[in-house]
Amino acid sequence: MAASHWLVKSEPNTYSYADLERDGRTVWDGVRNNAAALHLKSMQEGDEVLFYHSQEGLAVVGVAKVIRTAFPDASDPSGRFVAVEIAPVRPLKRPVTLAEMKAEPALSGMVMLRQGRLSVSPVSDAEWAAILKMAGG
DNA sequence: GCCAACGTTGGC
DNA sequence: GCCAACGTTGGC
Repeated sequence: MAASHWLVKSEPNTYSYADLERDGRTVWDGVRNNAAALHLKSMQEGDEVLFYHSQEGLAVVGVAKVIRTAFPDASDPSGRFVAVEIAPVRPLKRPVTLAEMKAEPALSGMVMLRQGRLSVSPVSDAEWAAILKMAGG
Protein backbone atom coordinates (compact mmCIF):
# COMPACT_ATOMS: atom_id res chain seq x y z
CA MET A 1 0.00 0.00 0.00
CA ALA A 2 1.34 3.38 -0.99
CA ALA A 3 2.22 5.94 1.63
CA SER A 4 -0.60 8.21 2.61
CA HIS A 5 -0.80 11.72 3.90
CA TRP A 6 -2.65 12.93 6.94
CA LEU A 7 -3.45 15.99 9.00
CA VAL A 8 -3.55 16.12 12.78
CA LYS A 9 -4.79 18.96 14.95
CA SER A 10 -3.35 20.11 18.19
CA GLU A 11 -3.99 23.10 20.38
CA PRO A 12 -0.60 24.80 20.63
CA ASN A 13 -1.42 25.73 24.22
CA THR A 14 -1.42 22.02 24.95
CA TYR A 15 1.13 20.67 22.48
CA SER A 16 2.63 22.77 19.71
CA TYR A 17 4.85 21.95 16.76
CA ALA A 18 7.70 23.58 18.68
CA ASP A 19 7.06 21.11 21.50
CA LEU A 20 7.34 18.25 19.00
CA GLU A 21 10.64 19.62 17.69
CA ARG A 22 11.93 19.95 21.24
CA ASP A 23 10.88 16.40 22.15
CA GLY A 24 12.07 14.82 18.92
CA ARG A 25 9.13 12.41 18.95
CA THR A 26 5.83 12.04 20.75
CA VAL A 27 3.04 9.57 21.36
CA TRP A 28 -0.09 10.83 19.60
CA ASP A 29 -2.72 9.62 22.02
CA GLY A 30 -5.94 10.87 23.53
CA VAL A 31 -7.99 10.52 20.34
CA ARG A 32 -11.49 9.51 21.40
CA ASN A 33 -13.35 9.54 18.14
CA ASN A 34 -14.01 6.47 16.05
CA ALA A 35 -13.47 8.10 12.67
CA ALA A 36 -10.20 9.62 13.81
CA ALA A 37 -9.15 6.29 15.34
CA LEU A 38 -9.75 4.53 12.01
CA HIS A 39 -7.40 6.99 10.36
CA LEU A 40 -4.78 6.40 13.04
CA LYS A 41 -5.03 2.66 12.35
CA SER A 42 -4.50 3.28 8.65
CA MET A 43 -1.26 5.18 9.18
CA GLN A 44 1.91 3.47 8.08
CA GLU A 45 5.46 4.05 9.20
CA GLY A 46 6.94 6.88 7.14
CA ASP A 47 3.58 8.46 6.26
CA GLU A 48 3.84 12.23 6.38
CA VAL A 49 1.47 14.29 8.46
CA LEU A 50 0.52 17.96 8.40
CA PHE A 51 0.60 19.45 11.87
CA TYR A 52 -2.22 21.96 12.37
CA HIS A 53 -2.64 24.39 15.24
CA SER A 54 -6.28 24.71 16.32
CA GLN A 55 -7.79 27.39 18.57
CA GLU A 56 -4.63 29.49 18.43
CA GLY A 57 -2.84 30.08 15.16
CA LEU A 58 -5.39 28.29 12.98
CA ALA A 59 -2.76 27.19 10.52
CA VAL A 60 -0.76 24.25 9.28
CA VAL A 61 2.67 24.93 10.69
CA GLY A 62 4.82 21.89 10.02
CA VAL A 63 5.31 18.41 8.65
CA ALA A 64 5.72 15.34 10.83
CA LYS A 65 6.01 11.65 10.04
CA VAL A 66 4.70 8.44 11.51
CA ILE A 67 7.47 6.52 13.25
CA ARG A 68 5.32 3.86 14.97
CA THR A 69 2.04 2.48 13.70
CA ALA A 70 -1.10 2.15 15.81
CA PHE A 71 -0.93 0.49 19.21
CA PRO A 72 -3.39 0.49 22.12
CA ASP A 73 -3.71 3.92 23.72
CA ALA A 74 -2.51 3.40 27.29
CA SER A 75 -4.53 6.42 28.41
CA ASP A 76 -7.79 4.81 27.26
CA PRO A 77 -9.37 2.59 29.94
CA SER A 78 -11.87 1.11 27.49
CA GLY A 79 -9.14 -0.26 25.26
CA ARG A 80 -11.03 0.83 22.15
CA PHE A 81 -8.70 3.54 20.97
CA VAL A 82 -5.19 3.63 19.61
CA ALA A 83 -2.19 5.90 19.49
CA VAL A 84 0.72 6.31 17.07
CA GLU A 85 4.11 7.93 17.44
CA ILE A 86 5.21 10.85 15.30
CA ALA A 87 8.43 12.80 14.85
CA PRO A 88 9.03 16.25 13.36
CA VAL A 89 10.26 16.50 9.76
CA ARG A 90 10.41 20.23 9.08
CA PRO A 91 8.44 23.36 9.87
CA LEU A 92 6.70 25.00 6.92
CA LYS A 93 8.59 27.92 5.43
CA ARG A 94 5.39 29.86 5.90
CA PRO A 95 2.32 28.67 7.84
CA VAL A 96 -0.78 28.02 5.75
CA THR A 97 -3.80 29.47 7.50
CA LEU A 98 -7.28 28.05 7.66
CA ALA A 99 -8.59 31.13 5.84
CA GLU A 100 -6.17 30.51 2.97
CA MET A 101 -7.12 26.86 2.83
CA LYS A 102 -10.82 27.72 2.69
CA ALA A 103 -10.15 30.18 -0.12
CA GLU A 104 -8.17 27.68 -2.20
CA PRO A 105 -10.38 25.87 -4.75
CA ALA A 106 -7.97 22.91 -4.90
CA LEU A 107 -8.76 22.22 -1.23
CA SER A 108 -12.54 22.53 -1.41
CA GLY A 109 -13.00 18.80 -0.90
CA MET A 110 -10.59 18.48 1.97
CA VAL A 111 -11.92 16.30 4.78
CA MET A 112 -10.53 18.63 7.41
CA LEU A 113 -12.53 21.55 5.97
CA ARG A 114 -15.71 19.54 5.51
CA GLN A 115 -15.61 17.97 8.94
CA GLY A 116 -14.31 20.63 11.23
CA ARG A 117 -14.21 18.66 14.44
CA LEU A 118 -12.28 15.69 13.14
CA SER A 119 -8.86 15.70 14.80
CA VAL A 120 -7.17 13.24 12.44
CA SER A 121 -8.03 13.30 8.75
CA PRO A 122 -6.69 12.02 5.43
CA VAL A 123 -5.08 14.40 2.93
CA SER A 124 -5.01 13.52 -0.77
CA ASP A 125 -1.82 13.77 -2.81
CA ALA A 126 -3.25 16.77 -4.66
CA GLU A 127 -4.20 18.51 -1.42
CA TRP A 128 -0.81 17.75 0.05
CA ALA A 129 0.95 19.27 -2.97
CA ALA A 130 -1.30 22.34 -2.91
CA ILE A 131 -0.64 23.04 0.76
CA LEU A 132 3.13 22.65 0.43
CA LYS A 133 3.03 25.00 -2.55
CA MET A 134 1.07 27.54 -0.49
CA ALA A 135 3.70 27.18 2.21
CA GLY A 136 6.38 28.33 -0.17
CA GLY A 137 7.58 25.00 -1.51
C1' DG B 1 -17.90 33.67 25.15
C1' DC B 2 -21.03 31.91 21.89
C1' DC B 3 -22.74 28.71 18.84
C1' DA B 4 -22.84 25.08 15.19
C1' DA B 5 -21.61 20.48 14.13
C1' DC B 6 -21.59 16.10 15.40
C1' DG B 7 -20.50 12.03 18.22
C1' DT B 8 -22.06 9.52 22.33
C1' DT B 9 -25.16 8.09 25.88
C1' DG B 10 -29.20 6.41 27.88
C1' DG B 11 -34.27 5.88 28.26
C1' DC B 12 -37.81 3.64 26.16
C1' DG C 1 -32.90 0.12 17.55
C1' DC C 2 -34.58 4.87 17.72
C1' DC C 3 -34.03 9.37 19.12
C1' DA C 4 -33.63 13.16 22.43
C1' DA C 5 -30.39 15.06 25.56
C1' DC C 6 -25.94 16.04 26.47
C1' DG C 7 -20.90 16.84 25.93
C1' DT C 8 -16.95 18.18 23.22
C1' DT C 9 -14.50 20.40 19.59
C1' DG C 10 -13.22 24.25 17.23
C1' DG C 11 -14.24 28.45 14.42
C1' DC C 12 -15.70 33.00 14.90
